[in-house]
Amino acid sequence: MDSIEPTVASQDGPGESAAKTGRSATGRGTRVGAVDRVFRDIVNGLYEGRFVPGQRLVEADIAAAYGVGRSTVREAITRLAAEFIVEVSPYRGAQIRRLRRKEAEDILILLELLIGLAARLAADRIDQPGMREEFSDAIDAVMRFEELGDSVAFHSARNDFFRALVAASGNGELRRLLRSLNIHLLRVQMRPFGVEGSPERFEDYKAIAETILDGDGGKAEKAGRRYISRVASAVDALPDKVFAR
Amino acid sequence: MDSIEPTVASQDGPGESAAKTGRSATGRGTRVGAVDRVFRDIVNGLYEGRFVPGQRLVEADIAAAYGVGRSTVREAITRLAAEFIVEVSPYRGAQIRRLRRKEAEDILILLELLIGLAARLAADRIDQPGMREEFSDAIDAVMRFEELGDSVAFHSARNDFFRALVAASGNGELRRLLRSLNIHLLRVQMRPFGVEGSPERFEDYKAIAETILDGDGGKAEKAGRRYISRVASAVDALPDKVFAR
DNA sequence: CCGTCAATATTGTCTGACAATTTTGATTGA
DNA sequence: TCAATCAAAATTGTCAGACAATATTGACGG
Repeated sequence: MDSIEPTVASQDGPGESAAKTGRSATGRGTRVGAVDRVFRDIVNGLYEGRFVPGQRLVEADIAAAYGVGRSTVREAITRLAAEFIVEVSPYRGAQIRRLRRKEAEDILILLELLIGLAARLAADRIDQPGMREEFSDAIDAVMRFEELGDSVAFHSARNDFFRALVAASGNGELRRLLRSLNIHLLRVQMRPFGVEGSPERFEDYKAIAETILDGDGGKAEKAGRRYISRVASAVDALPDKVFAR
Repeated sequence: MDSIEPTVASQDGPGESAAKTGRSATGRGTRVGAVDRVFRDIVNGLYEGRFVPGQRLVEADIAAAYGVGRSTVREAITRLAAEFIVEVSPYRGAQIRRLRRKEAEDILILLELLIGLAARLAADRIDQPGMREEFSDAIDAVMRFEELGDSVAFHSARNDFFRALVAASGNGELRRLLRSLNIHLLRVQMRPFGVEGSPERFEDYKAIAETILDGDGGKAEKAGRRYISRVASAVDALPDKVFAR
């Protein structure tokens, strides 16, 4: 019975949360190792609010919460640190990274470039077999939320859309690179301010998708860049309290 | 069969460099732990040829070679994997990544974009105090090798040059991103073919430095991109045997 | 209220152990 | 000889316990 009761988010955590990781006892199925389980649950927990930026990760607590050994936790934290999701200082442990305004700006500068590239490459390859269809589905799923507004399902659909975009670009390293750019953290920090759910964003998504489906690389790049650039403006307008330091 | 000759360098590396961590006496400087030591030595070993792409990393061997515990080795390998320097498959261990041609091409596409950005940002900020001087020094150090040709010192100087370039860009995330782009691996795989030591490269370095020192962001970006694009051409011309799969 | 110092908490690392899984090598049958 | 089979060996994944090094906390005296 490793029914976990993540007491982990005790400090400055979001009070309640404590969603059950629910990996049922006798856990069949999970082909992944214990390290993966812990790693993924913390990343997911970030999205779900069970872990919040600034929160400390105490090895012993996590080990107890997940019913694993400390060395397993340590490996998971090492991976989190390598992806810059947490910061580790010697003998002082790990805590979930909280971006400074400058860091957020820097990330968005890079993101603009990379999303622009992804859109251009995707447009150039849209006639690859199956590509157009898959991409259409992804954008349709997003647009379905235009009326419904913000929700978990919307975020999921939008994530799928960008995943499809990057996949369509055909550049595997780009995928990796975007992952290490910690858009998670940015999103989590902005989320309470609803930067990404507004109607103008839907225009942006639509523009990106249309230019790509048209196979117009130049316009697609512009559309992608404009989207990120608008997000960046919105982030600039956020109050200081959103950021660290 | 699949493990390459250099059998973990049973003696060489640790024998002198790692065991010497005990510069404790007065040497306050290196405050790194055992994990860092192993991690860095393997990365350095890559540059120095003590570890080669495709080589397997057996935990017990490395632990013995460096005189550390297996858990320490494990953490080091986890970090190497998180930075995509090694590939890990379950129960089959880690081996140093060997790029396929497609991966190398993908990396260079991204690198062109990012170095272009770095050059542009650096040009825009060159009048920041101390910046111009530091940058001049770095490029001077590189150009000093124009006559001397390839050498370890040259590679070191060129690394410093790019480090200075990225630092001058003022975008901290860019630094991180470039690190996770595994230029190491690319270099190591190309090195035997002398792609980076040729005279035309020096023209490129000079062009980048001059445009940046002129503060001309647009031209600097172009110069940076052209440099990478030329390297990409050279890589394209390499024979298949250089790459994996 | 402030600084000092010991008690406590936490991390960094090592060792040893064992199960899970892959790899290797020997044996056997065709 | 060669191929299939299966046990032995090697290697990884994970845990538990131990201890030193360091950071944090709290009690104490001023």
